[in-house]
Amino acid sequence: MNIGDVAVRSGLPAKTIRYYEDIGLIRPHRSANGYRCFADTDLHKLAFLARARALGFTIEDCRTLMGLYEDDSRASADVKALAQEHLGKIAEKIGDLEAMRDTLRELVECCAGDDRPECPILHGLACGDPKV
Amino acid sequence: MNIGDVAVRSGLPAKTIRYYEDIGLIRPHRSANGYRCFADTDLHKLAFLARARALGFTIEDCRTLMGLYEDDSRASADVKALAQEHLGKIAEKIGDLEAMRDTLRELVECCAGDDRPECPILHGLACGDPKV
DNA sequence: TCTTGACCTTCCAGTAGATGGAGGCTGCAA
DNA sequence: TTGCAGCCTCCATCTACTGGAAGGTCAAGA
Repeated sequence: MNIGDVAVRSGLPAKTIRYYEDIGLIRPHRSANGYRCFADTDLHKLAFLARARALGFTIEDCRTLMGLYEDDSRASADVKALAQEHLGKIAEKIGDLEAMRDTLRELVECCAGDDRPECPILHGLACGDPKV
Repeated sequence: MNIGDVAVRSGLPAKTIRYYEDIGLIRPHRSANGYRCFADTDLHKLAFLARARALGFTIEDCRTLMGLYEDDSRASADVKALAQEHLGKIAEKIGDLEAMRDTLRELVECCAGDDRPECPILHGLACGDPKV
C-alpha cells in the first residue's frame, strides 16, 4: 500500500504518517521507486496510534502502549496504570476547563451585550471581580 | 518597578513578561541602565492579561480584549461576542475530554490489571472495540 | 575598595504534534 | 507525449512559553 491508501484507511493524514515515521513510531518499507510501502501490520499500527491519540494519549504514551502491545510477556497492570494516570490527567483538565467555563459564563451573563461601553467582562478581567 | 516586582505582583514569570513585550502586548519604558521600567498601568495590563489567559483566551484574543478595554467607544456586544465564542470552544473541549474519559474509563474498568498479558485496553486500541 | 550574589539584559534553542508549502520525481491514462 | 495525481524531501510555521548561556548592574558586607 502507498501512503495515500493507508491515510484513507487509518484516517490519518499522509503528513502525519510521515511524521510518525520520522519519530520512529512506524517503519514502513520502501519500494524501488522510493515510495513508502505499507504492510497490513503498518496499517494496524497506524490505526492503533490513531485511536490512542484520539483518546488523548501523548506520543510518548503511544510509543509505550505500542511496545506493550507487541510484548507478549507484558502485564496488563502496566497498561492499566498508564491508562489510569492518563485518566487522571483528563479529569484534571476537565476540572480546569469547567472552572474557566463557570467563571466566564458568569461574566458573560452579567454583560448587556449592547452598543454601550460598560462591560462586566472587561471589568472582571481588569479587577478580578465583576461586581466591584 | 523592575521586572521582578511586576512578576511577583502580576503572578506572571519574568520570562513571560519579556515575551509579552516581544509580541507587543505591553511596552514598558527603559531605565538608563537598560532595565525595563514598569508603570502602574503596565502592571494593570499584565494582571488583565494574566486573568484573561487563566480563562483560556488565546494571546490574540487577549490582544483584542485589551484593545477593547482601552477603547472607550467600544460596544460591550463585541466583548460579549468574543467571550461567548470562547465559551463555546471551552464547552466543546469539555465535551471532547468527557468522551475520551468515558471511553477510556470503560476500557480501564474492563482491565484486570494483573500480571497476565490479556488486556482489554490494548485490545480496544487495536480493534476499536474492547468486547471483540 | 573589593567581592559576592541577586537581579537584570539579550539571544538562541527547544517543547508537542503536527501542518503548510516549495521544488522536484514517478506512474498511469488518454 | 503530455498532463496530472501522487509521492518524495526539506524547511518553516504554529501556540505560548520555558531553559539556559553569556554577560552587564547594583547594593550590601568585609
